[in-house]
Amino acid sequence: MFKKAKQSRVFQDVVEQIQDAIVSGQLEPGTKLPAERELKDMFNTSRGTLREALRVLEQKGLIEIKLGVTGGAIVKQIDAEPIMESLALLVRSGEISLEHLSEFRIKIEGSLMELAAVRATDEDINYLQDLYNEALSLAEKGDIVNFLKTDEKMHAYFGTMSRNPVFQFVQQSIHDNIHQYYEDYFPMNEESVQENLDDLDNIIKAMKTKDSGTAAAIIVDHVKRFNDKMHETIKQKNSKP
Amino acid sequence: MFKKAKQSRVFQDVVEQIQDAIVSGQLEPGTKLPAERELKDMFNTSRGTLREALRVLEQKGLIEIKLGVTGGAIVKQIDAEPIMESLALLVRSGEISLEHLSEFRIKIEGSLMELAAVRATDEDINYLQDLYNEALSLAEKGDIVNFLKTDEKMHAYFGTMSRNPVFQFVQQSIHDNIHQYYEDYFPMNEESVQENLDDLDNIIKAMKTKDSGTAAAIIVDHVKRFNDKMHETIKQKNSKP
DNA sequence: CCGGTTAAATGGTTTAACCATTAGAAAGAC
DNA sequence: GTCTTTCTAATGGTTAAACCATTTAACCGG
Repeated sequence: MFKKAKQSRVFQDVVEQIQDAIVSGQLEPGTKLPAERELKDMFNTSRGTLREALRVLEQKGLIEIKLGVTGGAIVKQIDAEPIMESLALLVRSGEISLEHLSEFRIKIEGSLMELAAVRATDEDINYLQDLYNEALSLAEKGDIVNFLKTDEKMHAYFGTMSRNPVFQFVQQSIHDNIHQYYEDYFPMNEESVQENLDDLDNIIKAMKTKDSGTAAAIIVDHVKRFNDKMHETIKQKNSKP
Repeated sequence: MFKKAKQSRVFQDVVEQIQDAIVSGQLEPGTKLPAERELKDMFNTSRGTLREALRVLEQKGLIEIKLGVTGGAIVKQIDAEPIMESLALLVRSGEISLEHLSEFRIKIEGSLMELAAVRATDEDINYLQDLYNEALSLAEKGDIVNFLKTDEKMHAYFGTMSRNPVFQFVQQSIHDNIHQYYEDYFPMNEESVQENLDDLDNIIKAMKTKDSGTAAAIIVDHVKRFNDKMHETIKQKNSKP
């Protein structure tokens, strides 16, 4: 029935005031807040307390602090970074395993692809085609590092194509947390690269006809296949240490 | 090629040391850290700097701070709270709309239900059945408030049944952020309650036969239907203010 | 045994000073 | 004039010492 009465902490009040100004749009991204010594007077508090408030706002991803004479607290565009960090903590603490992430990723990429295929514009298709051609030529040159970067760009663009920032942020957060494992446990060989290219090509083809079912099926199969290979590699490495 | 060299800030070093101790399990949930005046000596820093570190750890959801003589920083079990809060900021800032949340929720609940149906144990089914009976009797008594609480319990338990904490955390985060809208824009009437009960009953029946497709289809339809009604109500209220 | 009082430990806040970093102004070299 | 170097001032980062507010537990009186 009742919420517990929040203990009044001055820095919390400062956090809320600045946070409200940011999320309400009164302070736009890029705006520089006054210097600490001015802010402390505006809020009628001490510099230490004010700095505690700034630490909280910084951690929330609402401001960024720069050093030097032109430095200070600058309002940031809110992004998925804090979510990625929280997820990373859950992974590092062992509450979330690689299997959990993989399973979730399969579902989320499938759902995302359905939306992306339905909402694909001609410009989207053209952009994907350009990226695909770039990836193809990089693969032929054997430049795996840049091939993977282009591959990632395409995956990220699928998120954009969903036209739903929730999917974008969640996909990005999951991807960032699963990526290190791919690097450690997924040695890209010629066969994998070719499979990868084929999948991407087929997805673009499916998108051209707005065949969301096929596009989703391909990406689900794609992610599953890579997950299986990765988990296989991990098992082998663990059994022979 | 290079990451930007992190500027050395003493409080960041303190944050990392304590954070590492927590996620590595050296400090278990419930453990009380030493008092600030002791910690500052252990880290050979000042109390102000140490407190900035504690603010960051608190914001990350890693510790909780209590007042008074037996107070201090207590290690918390990591949960979805920071993710919910970050998501709430994205919603409040307008980067994420109610439509975005609704669309995502439909997909995530569908995926989650597929897993839950496949992994349902007899104990799970019995527990759900108990909750359903409770909801039924509450609905008959006209106790809508407690009916809704029981309904929420069932939804939350679907998350548990997925046996995947990522689904649990994400579902919880989305739900927490969408819930306020339901309260504002979804006046529960007798018909809605009956529909709700029927859906839950059918989901349990589908789970008994591990019919994950049907269970998922019901929940998707269920969420869609409620979303549509809510958006309808919002439109009406907006057109007649 | 109960109730109020008190003492002590803890987090919360304030003040004032100094350090480190940075950009721009000023001075100097050519 | 132009480039380089040096200096200056503003900013965030840190330290120190003191005091305030909250909470618990011990103590004491009835």
